[in-house]
Amino acid sequence: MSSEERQQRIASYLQKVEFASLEELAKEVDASESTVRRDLTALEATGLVKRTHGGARLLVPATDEFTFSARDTHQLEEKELIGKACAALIQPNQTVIIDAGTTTYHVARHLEEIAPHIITNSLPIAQLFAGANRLEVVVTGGVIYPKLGVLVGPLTVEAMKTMHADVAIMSGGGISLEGVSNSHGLLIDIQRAMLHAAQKVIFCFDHTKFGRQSVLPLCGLEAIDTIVTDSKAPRELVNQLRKKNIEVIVAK
Amino acid sequence: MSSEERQQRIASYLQKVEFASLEELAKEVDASESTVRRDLTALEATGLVKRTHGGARLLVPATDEFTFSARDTHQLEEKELIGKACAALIQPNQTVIIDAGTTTYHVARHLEEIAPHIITNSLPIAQLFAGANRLEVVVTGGVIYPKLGVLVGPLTVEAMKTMHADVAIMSGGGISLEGVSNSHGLLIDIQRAMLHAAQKVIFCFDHTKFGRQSVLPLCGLEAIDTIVTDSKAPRELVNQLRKKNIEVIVAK
DNA sequence: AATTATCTTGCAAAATCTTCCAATATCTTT
DNA sequence: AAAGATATTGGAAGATTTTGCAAGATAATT
Repeated sequence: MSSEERQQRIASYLQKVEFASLEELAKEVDASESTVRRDLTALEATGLVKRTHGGARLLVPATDEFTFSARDTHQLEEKELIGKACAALIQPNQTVIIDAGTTTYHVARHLEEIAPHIITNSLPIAQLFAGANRLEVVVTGGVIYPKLGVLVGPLTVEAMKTMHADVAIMSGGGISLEGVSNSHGLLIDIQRAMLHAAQKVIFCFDHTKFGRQSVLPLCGLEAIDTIVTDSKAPRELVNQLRKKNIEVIVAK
Repeated sequence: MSSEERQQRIASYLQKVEFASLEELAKEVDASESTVRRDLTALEATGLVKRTHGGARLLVPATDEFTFSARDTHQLEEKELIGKACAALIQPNQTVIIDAGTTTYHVARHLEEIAPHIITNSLPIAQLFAGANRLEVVVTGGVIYPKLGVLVGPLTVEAMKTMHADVAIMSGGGISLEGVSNSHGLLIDIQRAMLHAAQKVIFCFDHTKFGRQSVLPLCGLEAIDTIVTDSKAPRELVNQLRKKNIEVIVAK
């Protein structure tokens, strides 16, 4: 068995199990632990897999579509840091629009303490605040987009168009010098309405989103005021964005 | 088992139980309490979990259960039966408005199989369908009424006024010969809009609601087409309602 | 205030990782 | 096809990380 084939098998095995110990993988591909270690370092370079003590775990799901779940552990620490840093930008009596997405979800978690007014079309985020007492949380109407738990459709767009907010906290599928792109067509109209409704626009991107271009263009760089990201974001692109007059905050 | 895997297991165990003692967790993942402590500090950094004296509790609530539905176990079996009986009245391609409430929540659970179009202002019910694929679920906009997870306010009323549906599945605080009453002022306007929007009106009352009058009047008996209740409902009142041309279904 | 339970810290044992090396397999050149 | 060059593999020694335990510190309980 060639090394490529073996790595392929390791990768697809990990797709199934999320985690695997060295021993387990060595047995699975019938090679020594040393070899599997080398394979894992190679796979890690591709970004698919993360080595851990005692084994390896799957890092990125195959598609760039995000599946929402509070359990989602991909780049969890980074997202948490981004969430904290982004929430720090918000003032107590501001009105904030929060886009749907795992990263923005983490921002929302930290907003509970700051207690601004909140507008969202994300059911998980709405749910997050349902227990809290003091907040005023506005949920736009709409049709549930299954799995993601996002409200979409004309109702959502119309509702969002009537809103005004101080800040919009947004997410996207990719950021490059071309601008921001996203993968879900249904979300684009809503996100545009969000951008329009808010005075200040903050985008949250973990480092995997940098230099990536998703299917559909959402907006140009000129629409962005601030980007919050983590420390692994490519330095060069960050500098270029800063030159374009975008405030880039690196959470750490 | 690698530390990452163990942490994942701790996290998902906590997803189930909300809170767990050190001892319990150590047993669950078969590691020493020291190790679990270290894992918990790591997990705490991600924000998913909060360490406490003696254990840890979940910070991010499980997405599928709301406080109200998880806690309210009163007349659980009756509500379940009512839910089943009421769902049986619905046809696959009908459009159904579902009111917020514990009893209607149980109806919603059985509607998943029937798959009608659904309109609701209840976040728990919306959440219930967020995972399902085939359904079209419309959520009205509005402000979250804390604890209950209901959307209220002018946005909700307006949204509901523009809707049309075959059936409305309603709940209420009490039913008597005077009509239906409810305790939450904010809900009344919305419920009236629901009644107005639907061709057929079904109310779900467990037996404790019979002969009871809540603070605010919602509607008279003439607005009701069908009532679904459980077998402990007072026979006399049921008969009187039937005489008023209301179909009363007793679930068993 | 005393008592019990739980937590933090430091440490030694165990597991795992890195680095290096020899053996084997694969590729290149003649 | 043979010989040499290169790459890959499995294993071993030492470095690193993780683990479980115990002692002192801290918090909860009576």
